[in-house]
Amino acid sequence: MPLEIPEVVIDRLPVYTRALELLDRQGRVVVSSQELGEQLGVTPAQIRKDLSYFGRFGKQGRGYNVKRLLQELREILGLTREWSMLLVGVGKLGRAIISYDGFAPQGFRIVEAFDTDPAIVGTDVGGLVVKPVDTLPDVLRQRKIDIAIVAVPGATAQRVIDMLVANDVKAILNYAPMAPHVPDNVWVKDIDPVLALQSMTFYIKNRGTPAK
Amino acid sequence: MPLEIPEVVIDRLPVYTRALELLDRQGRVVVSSQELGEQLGVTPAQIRKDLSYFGRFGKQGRGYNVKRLLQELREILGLTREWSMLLVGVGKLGRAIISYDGFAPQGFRIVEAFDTDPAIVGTDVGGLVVKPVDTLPDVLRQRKIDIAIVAVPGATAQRVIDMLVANDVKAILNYAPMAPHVPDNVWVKDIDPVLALQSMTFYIKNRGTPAK
DNA sequence: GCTACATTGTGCTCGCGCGCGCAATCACAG
DNA sequence: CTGTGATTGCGCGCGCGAGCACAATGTAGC
Repeated sequence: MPLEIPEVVIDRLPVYTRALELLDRQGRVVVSSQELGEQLGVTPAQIRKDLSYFGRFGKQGRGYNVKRLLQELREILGLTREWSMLLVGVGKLGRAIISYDGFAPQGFRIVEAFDTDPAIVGTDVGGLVVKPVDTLPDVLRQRKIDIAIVAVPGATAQRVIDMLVANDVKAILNYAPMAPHVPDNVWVKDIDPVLALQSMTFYIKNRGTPAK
Repeated sequence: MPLEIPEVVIDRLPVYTRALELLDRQGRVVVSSQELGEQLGVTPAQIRKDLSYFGRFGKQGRGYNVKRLLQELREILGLTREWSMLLVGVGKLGRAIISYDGFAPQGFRIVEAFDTDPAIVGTDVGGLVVKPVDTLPDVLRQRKIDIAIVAVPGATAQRVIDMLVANDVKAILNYAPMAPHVPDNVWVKDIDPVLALQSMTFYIKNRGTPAK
């Protein structure tokens, strides 16, 4: 890996990966940056530049071998292994996350679930027995967890996040509607449909052309 | 509204709004860009710059009146009215979206739900009678819908989106794992936890400090 | 009313990421 | 084996957004 790679570049690699998976399933053998760009709404130059951070995967005059590039990107992103996750918050949102069938095919597995509500703790949700949040440190010490998913109300989310950080969790997928505070060596990605809606309303209200 | 406002700025306004709501609930009357920035992990200069696109809401030496700024931002974003949405795709994900209790408090209401599955069409889900997708054009003609939510499998999502666009939907919240193609005058926001996870794994794998 | 202090609003600079443009390189035809 | 056409990899310039720094301005204390 050369020097510093911009975060925006990393964020685009999974998008490329997904498009390549589709092409591969369709039986396509090679694809040009041109065509890939059209499918994704990205300029071909951008794709080539992004890929050039990691190596030279294409062939002049031909394009990229789909299977080859897909495999390379999988290795770069670390998608060749399984990732184990735990979930905190087994309310309606948490249950939806557990039963979401988009994670498993990509190697993301939820292996533990936690909640504070005594009525929920001990019950079976999607094959997982919900444990009390107090036992979170113990579990984190016992088994290897790569990523934590936070699906608790906004008011209690920071407390949960502090607890996760204190127990050496380094990656958090946050569904709580708040702005998490974490140290520099912890990665957080927020999933927040309400924020997305609230910025769209601005554009609907002031009917203009979006800045695409 | 002055000239062109960067999209990133618009995307930050809802974040400010949320923080102000919290402060208001806590009874705070004024807040400085300094303090607001600390709570959100943003520089004070950024906040002041962002707000300056829309007017002068602060007072030197004091800061911003919480209620006043909150109201201003609500008007700018269009959050003073109700927004009606329809949902396409009433599978597990769609049901979770219908029962998600984060939309209503912010004025976003799902008023119609559609699916293709004959086993689902006609049933009641969270107070909504699921209608067949074929009737989507009719419904869009009859009642005013501001935003469409897409929660169908990736393979069929583009067809649904084309249908929405053909019937004058101008804003789409897309949960399908794909890259939508829409004309320039339609706004799309993607909600995609898998993409978020797949970029996090890169950083976990190459343990370094995130580019914060 | 005057002074000391705090905080805004903004002109300006810096850095970064995007995309252009082209040379390098490969496939393939004849 | 040479010529043609296509596409990559990348150096470079441009534009835009982020943050600095300071003048402008309001507050509060005496």
